[in-house]
Amino acid sequence: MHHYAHNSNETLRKRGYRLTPQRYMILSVIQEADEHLSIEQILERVQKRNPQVSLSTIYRTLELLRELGLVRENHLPGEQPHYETANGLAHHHLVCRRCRAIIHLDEALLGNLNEHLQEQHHYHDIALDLVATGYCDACWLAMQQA
Amino acid sequence: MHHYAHNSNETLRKRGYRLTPQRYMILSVIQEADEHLSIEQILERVQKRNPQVSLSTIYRTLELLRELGLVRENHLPGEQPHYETANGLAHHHLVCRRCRAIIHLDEALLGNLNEHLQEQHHYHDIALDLVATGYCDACWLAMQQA
DNA sequence: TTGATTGCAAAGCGTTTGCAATGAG
DNA sequence: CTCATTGCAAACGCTTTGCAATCAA
Repeated sequence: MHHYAHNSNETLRKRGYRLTPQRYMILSVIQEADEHLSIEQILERVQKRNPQVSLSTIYRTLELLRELGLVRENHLPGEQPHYETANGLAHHHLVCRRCRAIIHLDEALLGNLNEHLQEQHHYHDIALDLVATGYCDACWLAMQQA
Repeated sequence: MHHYAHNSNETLRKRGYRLTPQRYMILSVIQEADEHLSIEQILERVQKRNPQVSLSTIYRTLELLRELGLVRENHLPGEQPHYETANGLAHHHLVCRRCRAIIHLDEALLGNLNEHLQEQHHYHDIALDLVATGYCDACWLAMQQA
């Protein structure tokens, strides 16, 4: 935990950004969570430590951390965007088109596609986010009957 | 082209929905496009045929077609959602976290992951949407220097 | 005929922005 | 000390919704 925070702080400063208490709190909240968080959840948890922190700061900071590659943004259909630390294990999603039920898939699912893409397209520090959509069994049955 | 439209129309009716001129036009516009379209683009093209069609009808119809599996919804970070026919070849995306440059990836990239997921999780009619994020070469270099 | 669907206009709501005050470096 | 960053409140823009009129079946 703490050395993640440390690295992140260094990244911020190296790129010429200031390490404000707000940025530190927002990063900590995301790093200490064991799941991806919505903006509303991040605001709540940050405001537990300092109720002054404003929603616009959350937005501005998340945008910065995303661009710096310190947090990942997740945007599942029918859901608000969620944020998680870039250090943790990402996972993919299988979503029902009808009832929106979500199954979490293992990150290992995509193997070394990562390196493959890096070599082939000369992009760096690649993260993968797979969204599979289909019908869950219950919805599939319901649709067959109708 | 036309038999796609035909199938889609049947799907609508089979499920107990009405085939209105608006729905037919919206489906046609998406099926005749050779790329995924934003809502604004769909509205423009539909209104070329009938300027009366309203934006809310576009929204309501897209939601219906999405749930029926007739169109696919794409939501890349920093972009508005886009829609494409479910029959065409989907493609995946590699996006730069900094400048948002987009590289289109071949659908074949994920091989038979489709069937794999269907068997393992009992979901049906699965479509895959991969979003890879990283830094393009130019941005990567720019960041190293700063 | 008749209930699903549409167009319109208004409301909703997540996100962005201008600006003066603040504070990290 | 200085300029990046913040908090606030207002603006924004995409999306949803209520309702009367319309029209596909």
